[in-house]
Formats: sequence, structure tokens, C-alpha cells
Amino acid sequence: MSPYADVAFPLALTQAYTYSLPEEWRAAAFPGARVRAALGRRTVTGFLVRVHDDPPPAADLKPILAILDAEPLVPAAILELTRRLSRRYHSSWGGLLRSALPPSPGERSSVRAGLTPAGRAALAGGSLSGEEARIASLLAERDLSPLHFKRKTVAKSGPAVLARLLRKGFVETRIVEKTVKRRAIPPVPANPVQLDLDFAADPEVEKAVSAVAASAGRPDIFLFFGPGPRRTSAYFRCVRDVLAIGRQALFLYPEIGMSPALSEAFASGLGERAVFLHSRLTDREREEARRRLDAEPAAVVAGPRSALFLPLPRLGLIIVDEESDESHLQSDGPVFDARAGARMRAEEARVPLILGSDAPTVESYARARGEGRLCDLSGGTTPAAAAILDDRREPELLARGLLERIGKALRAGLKVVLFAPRKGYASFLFCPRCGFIPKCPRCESALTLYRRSRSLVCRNCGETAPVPAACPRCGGKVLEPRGAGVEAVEEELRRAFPGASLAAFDRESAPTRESRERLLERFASGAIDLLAGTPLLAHQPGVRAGLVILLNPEHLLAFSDFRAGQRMYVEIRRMLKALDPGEPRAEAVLQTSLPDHPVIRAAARGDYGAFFGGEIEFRRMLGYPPFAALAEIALWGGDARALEAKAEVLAARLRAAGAAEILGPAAVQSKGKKGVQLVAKAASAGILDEILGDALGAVRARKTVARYD
DNA sequence: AGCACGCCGACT
DNA sequence: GTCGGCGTGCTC
Repeated sequence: MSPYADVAFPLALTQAYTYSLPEEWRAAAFPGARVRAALGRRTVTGFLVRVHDDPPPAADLKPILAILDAEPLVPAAILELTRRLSRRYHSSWGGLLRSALPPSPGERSSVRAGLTPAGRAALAGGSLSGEEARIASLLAERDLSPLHFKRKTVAKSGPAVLARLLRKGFVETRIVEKTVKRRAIPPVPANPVQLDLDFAADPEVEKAVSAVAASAGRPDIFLFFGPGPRRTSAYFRCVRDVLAIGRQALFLYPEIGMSPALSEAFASGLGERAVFLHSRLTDREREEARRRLDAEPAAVVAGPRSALFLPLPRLGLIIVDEESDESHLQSDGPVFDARAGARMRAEEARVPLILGSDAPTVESYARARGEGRLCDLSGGTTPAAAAILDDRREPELLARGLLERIGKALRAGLKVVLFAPRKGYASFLFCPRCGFIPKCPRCESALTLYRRSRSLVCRNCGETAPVPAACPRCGGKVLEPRGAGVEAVEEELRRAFPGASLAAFDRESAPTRESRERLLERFASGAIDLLAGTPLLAHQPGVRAGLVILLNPEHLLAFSDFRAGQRMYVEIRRMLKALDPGEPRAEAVLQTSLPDHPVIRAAARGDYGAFFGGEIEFRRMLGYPPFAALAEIALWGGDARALEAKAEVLAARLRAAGAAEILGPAAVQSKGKKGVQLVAKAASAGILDEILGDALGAVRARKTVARYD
């Protein structure tokens, strides 16, 4: 019995495939093991996800060739979680399963081509032909991956010539074990935190903690709404309660920097029972963390979104902090959203889920309030506020009032942070004579001017072009820069404050994590007193200044998206976190040409209630989440015509399957690739799941799915 | 992701 | 005339 096995491969395949299970493997077959099986012409390692005797989908099945594990690598709960996630996002089930495992040494190796001694001699002796010699001299410097020659870096014939050199014995392939360079974790600043004492008697925190405790064994979703320190205190107490009854807690935080105060609190309050995962751990440390989890009957494990897949057999509580942070969504590799995953895991394990934020998503806030699980932890604290400065009558990039405040702050010895809305010098060039705007030849979007590197760069595909000396269309002498970026801001500041020590913070001036950290250290130490950055700066933890300036955040509204208002609210509140809480003279200024916009006004005051009131009304009127479940489906690949046709087919299928409403198709771009996007709405997430399941299989194209409900 | 099958330009 | 480029489609 049980003669069939379903296998999910870590490839761009959404479904699992059915194989026959030969007699000799039946005893050893169980879900969660890795297996070898033929797929097309090759043999691939996949995950056995189900053993059954249902009627097979095809007459002649291929057999399972081998079972690689003697015990399940992936527990049943994680199989189910990854299955549901892959279904929701139409991403690879096997791909999600692979991301549930620690990276194995085998997957860290890569193939390189290198010159043999004979090859070296041939190169030196000049007996190689032109192309052969070119490739051989490249390899003489260092080993290169065969893929390197497939790309356009060398001539088109690269792979063929490489194959010839290989046959002649001048080149050999070598397996290289990848060693990933890791740096030491920056030490946590030793501020003694006394969380437990600070808020011990606080009735709000008390109420939240006991509400969660009362939900033990039920997958209730709470929203802890309030400032970081109070949330931290409440989390800590909830976690301690869960550990006290011998169960585990899972704490998910956004990719960039968990607050030092929180890790300190967990570490000092729980010692060995607090396990931290983050991107800088070595494989060895990762293994060590897993061993500790196996050994500790009750522990809290804190990590970014991939920690969602850790096996935690005694799970008692899940927390997702900064729940409106989009880095909970994984977009490279198999797509999944850790917030949706946390909801599924909480349901599956029947444990409460706490979402936390001081600027939560409209959906979460509405749901928590509707279910009576909104825990308001604001505790009479006043949020940081920014003064609004109208720039509609200002001729210059930086309003005069702004320059005055910066000057005053610098004279008073305060540090200043300025958030510019975009990268580069100008978002496009403009010919005042004929209206010409230089566009990217590949994707038609306007090219950004970078003055420092004196080039035009496409924001979509990275294509570069030289800056034209005159208008290529009408010969006009000047092309005007429009849409000021951080380089222009930096230039203005340098002119206005020649004595100040000033730095720009963007991907160009600080390309690596190391250089970014160095720059921030110099700012923190006072070596730099004026820092101008792109939104990238708002995503660095621990930036503190006495004067914080938000320059024209309204550009975030340019995206036609039902979440544009929410994104702007979250982004403004995030930038205002740079206000130094220990500086009594600290202030913030928001320069905008939309001084009366309700979201800008609410965000500047930190008045979430006002923001939510307006936003929920807009969502209700137009039938957006939380009043409907919504999917954005993008199709990729092929020419515009074919894509358009496929989108029409998909739209028809979605309609036939019962979608309440379909918007689009609309053209979309990502990383220089063109695609089309459809938006489908349905009454609930469950109904939308069914509709997508019916409709998506019918369309042959690369798809990406985003979901909101 | 591979790997195959399918149609248009430079070569033994 | 073919060799071979990569565009699209399939893998139980």
C-alpha cells in the first residue's frame, strides 16, 4: 500500500509531482525526507511531501530513485505551513522548504573554470588562437565560473571557446567551497534596561499581557499599538509567561536591526533561553542556535522572516514586531509574507499571535479593533511631531525657513539629519526649448542625473548614458535638472553652510554595509554634524539627531496604489524616529507642497487615529482591504502583445471563477523587466484562494502574486 | 532552474 | 547549404 509519493522540487514549480514508490523504499518513505527523482532528463533532489495510494495523475509514473534521509528534515507542521504559503503566493513549495532548512555545505559550493599548467604553457608559448588567448588570459588572473562566459562580459562565442579549451586539456573545472565572510556582531550598547520594573505597574501593559495569557491555546490575533519601549516591555512579559509554562515563543522582526534594547532585555532577562538569529551568523553559529533550541524545552527564538520556518514543537506564542514593515515580505527567491505565514502558523499550532507597531497597517488595526483585541499601549505618551513648512511659494529647493533652522541648530551644536525624497541629483533632465526629456532606451523611463559621477542612470534597469552637452532633439544649449535628489540637497547645503561638516548618505556614497556603518559611526561621534540621506537612511537603526528634516515626502503619493497613503504615513513616522529622545531641544520640520494633505498632517503629529479614520473611509468607499481580499498578479516574459493577450485570458478566467472585480491589465516594470498586472478582488481571502487556484493554472507565464486582506 | 524544441544570421 | 544563437514551454 501507499505506492505513491508526491515530491516538491526547489525549482520554479508551484505543484508537487507524483512518483511511484518502489517496494524497497516503502518502509523508509515518510513526508519531510529528501528524495532523488528524475524530472525531465535530469535527476533532481526534492522533498517528499506526501505518501498515499490515491489514483495517480498519469498512467506511467517515474519511480523514486532514492530516499536521502533517515528521519524527517522538515516536520509536518512546516510542510503544511510551506504548502499553504506556496498556494497563497503561487511560489515554489520546494523552494520554501529549502529556505526552511539551514544552508547545507553542498549548496554552498560552486563550479569554477581554471587554467591547467598545460594551458598556462600554451598561453605563454603563444600557440592559442585570438579568442582562446583572450579567455585563457582572463583565467590566468583568476578562476571564473562558466556562467561568467555565458554573460556578455566576453565575446558571444565564450562558452564554445571555453568548451574547446576544456577538450584540449588547457582548462579544467574545479569545485570551490564557498566561504562566506562574516564579521563580528557589533556589541550591544550596555544600557542597563529595567523593562520589567519600568512598566510593571502600568495598567495598559498589564491588561495586554493578561489578555494574551487568557487566549492561550487559541489562535487569537492581538495588535500591540504603541511606542517601542512599551511594546518591548509587554512582549517581554508575554514571552516570560509562555516560557514559564514550558513552551516556546517565536519573535519575528524586520530585516534591518532589531532594537538593541529588545535583544538586551531578552538576553539579560532570559539568558540561555533567548536564541537570536540574524543574517550575520555563520553556519556554525546557526547550527549552534538550532542545537540550543533542541535542548531547551522552553526558549524564545528571535529572527527575521526566515525564522518563521524553524521547527518549534512546543510553540506557545508568536510575535511579529513592526508589522507594517515591508521587509516582512520576501520578494527575492520564493515569495512569501512572514505576516501571513505567522497567521497560518498560529492557526495551525493554536497559539496567540501578537502584531506590534506604532504605525500599523490599516488592515491589522481594523481587524484587531473589530475583534476587541486592540491593545493600546500609547499610555499618554506624546508622539514625536514635525512642524509643517509650506514650500509652494519658495523659489529654492530648500525653503528659507528651513535654512534658518538648520543654521540655528548647527550653531547650537545640534546634529542635523535631512531626508531627501530620492537618489541622484535630479530625477530627470528637461529641455526648456522643446520639452525633451532623456529616456532610457531599454525601458522608456526618464533617466536620473547623477552629478557626482557625471552620468545618466535608469532607475529601473541600471542602464547608463553620458550627460548630453546640448538637447539632442532641438540643439538647445541647456538641459535643466528637475526633481531634486540627495546630491542636489547636498550641494545646496554645502553652499549655505560652508563651515559645517557634511556628508551624503545614499547607495552611491556608501555602497557597502561597512561603509554605511562607518558613516553612521562618524555621525554618531560628532565628526559629521549634517547628514543628508535618501530613504535608505531611514532604514538604518540608531540614527539620532537634534534637528530632523523631511523634505517633500509627498512624492510617495505618486504611486497609484491603494496603499500609497499608508506607505507615506509609515515612512514619515519611521523618519521621525531619528529625533533624539534624549535631547530636550530636538525638533523636526516637514517641508511639503501639500501642507493640507490629511495623511501628511496626521503623520506629522503622529495622530494614527486621524490617519486611520480617513483611510478606512477611503477603503470602504472603493472596496479595498480590509473590506475585500485583493491579489495583484503580475505576468512576465515575452513581448508586450503576447503578455496583453495572456492577461486578457487570465482576466476572463478570474471572472469565470467568480472574482468580484478585476482592475487592469496595466503595464508594470521591475528591475528593467516589463510585465502586465491585474488586480482581482473577492469577498474573502478564502474565496480569493479558490479563484486564483482555478485561474492561474490556465495561463502559461512567469507570475508573481501579492496578496492583501 | 535546466534542458529541449523551435525559427533566423554568419560560417566550415 | 549547415551551425548555432536564445525565445518559449515542460518537467509526474
